[in-house]
Amino acid sequence: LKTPLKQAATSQLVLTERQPDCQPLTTPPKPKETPPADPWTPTSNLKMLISAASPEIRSREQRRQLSDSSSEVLQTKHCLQEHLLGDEYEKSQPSRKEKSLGLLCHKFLARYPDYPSPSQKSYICLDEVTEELHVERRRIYDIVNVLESLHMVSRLARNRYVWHGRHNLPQTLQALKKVGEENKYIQQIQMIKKREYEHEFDPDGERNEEMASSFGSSEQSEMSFVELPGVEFRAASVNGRKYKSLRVMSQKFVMLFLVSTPQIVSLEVAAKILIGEDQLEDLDKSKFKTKIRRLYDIANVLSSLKLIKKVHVTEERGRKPAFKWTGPEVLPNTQDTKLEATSTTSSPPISESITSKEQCSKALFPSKGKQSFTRHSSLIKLVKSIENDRRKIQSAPTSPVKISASTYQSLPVFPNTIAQFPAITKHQLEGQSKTAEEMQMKYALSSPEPVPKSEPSQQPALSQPLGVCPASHSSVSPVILPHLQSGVSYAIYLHPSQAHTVTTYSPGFMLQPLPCANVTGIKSNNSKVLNKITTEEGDIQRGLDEPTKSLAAEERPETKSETSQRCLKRSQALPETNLIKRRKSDEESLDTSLTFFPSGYLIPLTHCTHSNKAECSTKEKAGVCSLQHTAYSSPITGVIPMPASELKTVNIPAFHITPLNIMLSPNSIAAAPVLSNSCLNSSSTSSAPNPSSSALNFMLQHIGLIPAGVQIPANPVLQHMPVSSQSENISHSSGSTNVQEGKVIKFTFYSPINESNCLFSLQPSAPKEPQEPQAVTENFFRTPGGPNTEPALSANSDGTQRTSQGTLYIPQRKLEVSED
DNA sequence: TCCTCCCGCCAAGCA
DNA sequence: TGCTTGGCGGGAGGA
Repeated sequence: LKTPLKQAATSQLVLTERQPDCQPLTTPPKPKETPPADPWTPTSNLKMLISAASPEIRSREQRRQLSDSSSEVLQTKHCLQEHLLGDEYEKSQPSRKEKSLGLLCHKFLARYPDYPSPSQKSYICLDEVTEELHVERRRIYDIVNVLESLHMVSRLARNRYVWHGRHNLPQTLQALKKVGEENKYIQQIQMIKKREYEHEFDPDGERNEEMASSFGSSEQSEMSFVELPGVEFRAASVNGRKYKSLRVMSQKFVMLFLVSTPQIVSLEVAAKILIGEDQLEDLDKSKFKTKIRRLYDIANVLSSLKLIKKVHVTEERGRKPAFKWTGPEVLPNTQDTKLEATSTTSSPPISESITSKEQCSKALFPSKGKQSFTRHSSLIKLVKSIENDRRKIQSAPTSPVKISASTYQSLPVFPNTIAQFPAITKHQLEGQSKTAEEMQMKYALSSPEPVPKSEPSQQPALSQPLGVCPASHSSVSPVILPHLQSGVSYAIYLHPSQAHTVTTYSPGFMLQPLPCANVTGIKSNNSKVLNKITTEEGDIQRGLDEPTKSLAAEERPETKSETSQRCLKRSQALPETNLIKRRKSDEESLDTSLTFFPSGYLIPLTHCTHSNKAECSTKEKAGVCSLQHTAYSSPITGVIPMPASELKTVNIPAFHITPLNIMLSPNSIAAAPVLSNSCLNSSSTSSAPNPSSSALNFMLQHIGLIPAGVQIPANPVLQHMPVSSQSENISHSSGSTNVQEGKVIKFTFYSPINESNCLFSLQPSAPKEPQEPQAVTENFFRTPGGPNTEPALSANSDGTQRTSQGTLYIPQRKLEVSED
């Protein structure tokens, strides 16, 4: 055995095969498939060294090995090498590329039809595959794991899988997109890019330590696996490792594409998100590197599936490897697709008649393992608890009710930590992450906000109720999250290791992890936050029975206010040194606004739709913590003095808006390439009938509060109108162009948007510094007069402020995408 | 030099 | 206890 030598010619052939311009790749010719004669042995390295040291020895060794291997190859029906000598033999050796996972995946996929007949299942025997493809078993696992994440295969038994093909792919992608949207990956990407940008001003790394201490390691909390009904997940090890599984990584990676616009994701960003918190990048580079390695593995398989394609994104900070989604477009969540895939899959389809909780559970946890039973049991227990609490709250008056901390003490679901908030705060400030995270969870559970009025016949896209996942009381704490929009509900299971982390998410809820680090600016917030937690909880519960009217949203007035102030301060003209410092300071505060995302075991319960109460058992419904239509006079919204603005009319205060996330840096804008087509279209002309709506949607989509395909009219009645999310938003940018293959494309965002309803109109809520809104506008938005033109602020009729020009300009950004 | 990712060790856990 | 599964990171090929 010798070191595999370069095979330029064959490699090129293989490369050609791997880039077939979407032509189906055929199995490589047999000569190129010739495997190494021998498996690597423990002495192979020594042989390699000897071989490398002396060409003569190498040549002799080659011949000898060739002879030796020939017999084995013959035994294994691979005898080509037997007739090869010297260079020929060298050429026969597969190059590194020929052994790539992507090519191997091609071979693997070539064995099975894309759309197998549902009547006859295709089974995958790993032994056979490894033998026929002449690869290590380990490599097959890599492929199978990624395919499993897409539900193209499912594990049947030991050493045995079922091939589903692409039947499940549409449903899987839709589910992943939905989860990705709910996870606010767009925001995460924005945040990461913003930090990258700001890191240029703070290269000393000190900030990272602070962030790391603030967030701690929450990689585990990031892990979840999205299942489809009928496609069982039977990993060999159903605990522990599952949460770090390549499957989960693969799913999240795909999610990033599905929620991004354009659908290009750089490896770096993906790795950071997969790690959990990007602040760890510099502290643990090995972890980052490992993540990158895995992403390459995943990307290779996804590329073989023609779901993604490698490109390079060139930004100011350099050229980065990235991948572009080339798979099927995933339409906005619609209910009509939820069972489409399963109806054709070879796996047991979920009958729509299966709607009871028990049936859901059976379908989701068919295995006999302890885990399944435990989860099921705790699921019931949890929803019972929530149901009890919900019943209590529903019996209360419908007006906003301030729920005291003692209320929580009576909830078995919520340990008494609510009542211990002062202590928690103290611990939090002392860096006691566990307690802090517990409180984060509480806060996450208590952040609903109202939709004042909405069409009952409609199902607002924003009204996806929140599931509550306090996991500290049991090993696994499941909750069903109904999703009206798609009719797909999810059960989230918290892994025991995640119990201490903030894990809950709902589209309308911006979870606000309360930092445990000694961040100065946060201290003053905590008490207020705690107050708000206690007052908002009732809103969560009260909205249980009116989820379709709910607008999942959250407001954090204090944070918003302070953030706004910081934003304003930051935008003021300052000496550069001060600016940098301020950036650091701002970042701390911004970090505290970072959204955390769901963890655990996320399972869509497609057949348990929220709208069908008869089908969903009461207990299940109890697990739904939806939102309440809190009046504006609620103590929550009252925290921030808001003018009778248009924003208020459309319930903007319901959202926790962190405009800094979007506006602070040009990079963040580039990081949020979802330049809403509706926004840009309508805003590009002054005759747009409702620029406020456009701007509002633009911002809401940017911050992930609404999906890209949803629009909210800025009229008092909150509605949503799904629009195509597949519009090429880039093309709406001036001077932009769609990404083309094989070229370096530049597209520039210099997009005017009308500001009349823009989010920073909220800034006047900072009464102490009335002059600052001006600075904000100046800093983050450019008027047509030029980057330094100072727009004059004027009051709208509704009390909000806007620039005199009425038009905002996003700072110009460049993003180049090239494909290799 | 950096990117890419193959390779196989070895631990977890299943049968 | 052997085998399956898969996390993980060293390190080599390639650009």
